[in-house]
Amino acid sequence: MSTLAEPADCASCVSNLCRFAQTEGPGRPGRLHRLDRGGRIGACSGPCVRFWTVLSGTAAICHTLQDGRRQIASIERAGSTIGGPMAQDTSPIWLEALEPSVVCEIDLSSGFAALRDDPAFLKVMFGLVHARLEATTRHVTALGRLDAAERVTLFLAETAALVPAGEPVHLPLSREDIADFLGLKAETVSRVFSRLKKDGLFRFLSPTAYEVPDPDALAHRLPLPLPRRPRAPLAAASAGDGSGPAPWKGGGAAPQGADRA
Amino acid sequence: MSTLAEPADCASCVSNLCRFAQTEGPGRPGRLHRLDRGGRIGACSGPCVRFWTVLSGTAAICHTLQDGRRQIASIERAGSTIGGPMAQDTSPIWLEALEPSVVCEIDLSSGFAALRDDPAFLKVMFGLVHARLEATTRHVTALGRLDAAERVTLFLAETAALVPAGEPVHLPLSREDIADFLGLKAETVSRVFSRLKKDGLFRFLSPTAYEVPDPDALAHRLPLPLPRRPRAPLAAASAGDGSGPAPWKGGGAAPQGADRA
DNA sequence: TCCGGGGTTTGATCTGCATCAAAGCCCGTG
DNA sequence: CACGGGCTTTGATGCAGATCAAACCCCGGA
Repeated sequence: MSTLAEPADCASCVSNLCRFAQTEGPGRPGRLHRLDRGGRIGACSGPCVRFWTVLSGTAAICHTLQDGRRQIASIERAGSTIGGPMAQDTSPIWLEALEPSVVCEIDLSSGFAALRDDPAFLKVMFGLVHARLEATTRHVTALGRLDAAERVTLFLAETAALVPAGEPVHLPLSREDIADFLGLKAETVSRVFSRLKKDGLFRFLSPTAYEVPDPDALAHRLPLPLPRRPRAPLAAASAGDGSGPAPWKGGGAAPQGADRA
Repeated sequence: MSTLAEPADCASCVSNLCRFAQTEGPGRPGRLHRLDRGGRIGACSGPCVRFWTVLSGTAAICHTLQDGRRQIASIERAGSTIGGPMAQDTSPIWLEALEPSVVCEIDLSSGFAALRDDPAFLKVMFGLVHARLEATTRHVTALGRLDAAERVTLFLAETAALVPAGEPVHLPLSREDIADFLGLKAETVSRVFSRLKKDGLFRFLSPTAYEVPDPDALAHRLPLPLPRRPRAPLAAASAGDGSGPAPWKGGGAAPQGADRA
């Protein structure tokens, strides 16, 4: 377990999952990947029984076409766990580091049969996949119906919502990464940035950091309401043993809704 | 249970889920909604513990912005079950019938505490949400990186893949519905249809039915590989009690991958 | 049979974003 | 300090798809 406890505040995120992985243990369940920018973890072949947690840095779930067009399906920041689309080898999907990152891979492919029927584990997995589905569904709407300025504004607003209000926001993505996430081109992203800067919605401290001078004005411009708490720490993943309101959002794994009445 | 067994070949799809809903029963767990075209089932308020199964017809998970722009996140055909994005009241999401449809709503909000820890039930739910996530992720790539012709071609090919090869394909969506799904406008969809017809990729029997003269030529044009079996019947949802390969794709609920390997 | 309305097709035009291209900026290296 | 490469910004131009508009088709009703 000591190999997992690297960045202190992330350790708890994984530890809940690792506890399941350790109920019986031939070897250590977690394996660390240290990735430079652009480093990848591919999908596994065959029936895949793994998941990954981003311990530090920022990664993206990427998808490419034969001709090289790239689409980023989602952006994974420290603390987020992936056990979804990559769990198949049928499509050209991988996890790619957008800045130097550490990813913990947990392999359950052998010797963990007990997990298959562990309700607490299943609840955690359900919660993770469900949260990802909600985010991806929002993203579909953004890509299908918002213009470039709206997409970029929403992206910057959502990113800013991850840090305490007023604090400068670190943007670890290149313009091209942002473009690939938003279904645009890097030049367009840059142009929209300039426009938004001129409008005073964002103040750029550098190409990779900005502030939101007036959060209310920003919220007023958004075509879509911001989700409550886009990425709550899945802290008490196994603590709540059955007192949560929603049956299949088991004990605290429900990634949102905790702070709505 | 008799109220659920409406279209024969769909009954088995629901029945697996209904079995869980019936482990203890104050009232009947399933309630039928008969929807005309355009009819809606809204998201529920408060912590929502329901899911819906499309028994017949075609429905869509819809999302709108204040100004009326509509985006269809996914298209739900007979046999498909939704327990995901609508399970929150925070966003303007609803299920809308695209043609006259019957939807079975299963409410677990009270008296079904046992399900919360039922591994078989959790596995089914995980499988459903996971399958939806994979489809939605594919859709993100389509919306972000494919042009109009590619999106329409992919859509028609995926729809055709749902019926036996060679059979005429019924298209229960209006041009506008298709456009709202693909992030386009109805006129553009119509234009692309005309082009594809001229190219001989599809033969239109009517505005709502077509054939694929040469499936190989079609597959050759697709920018994205078709998923294996986009919508396998989740038949033996609880039969396989622990022999499946993947722990969290419990007994047969894994909606794809069964026919690989 | 005529009429009316919703969906579809097609045409003409406009525009937002991609594309191509050239500077500018930043930062690490010799 | 000069150099070089990658990223970013900005400009000029082109095109795919939106928009506006008209005609058409299919059906049901009077």
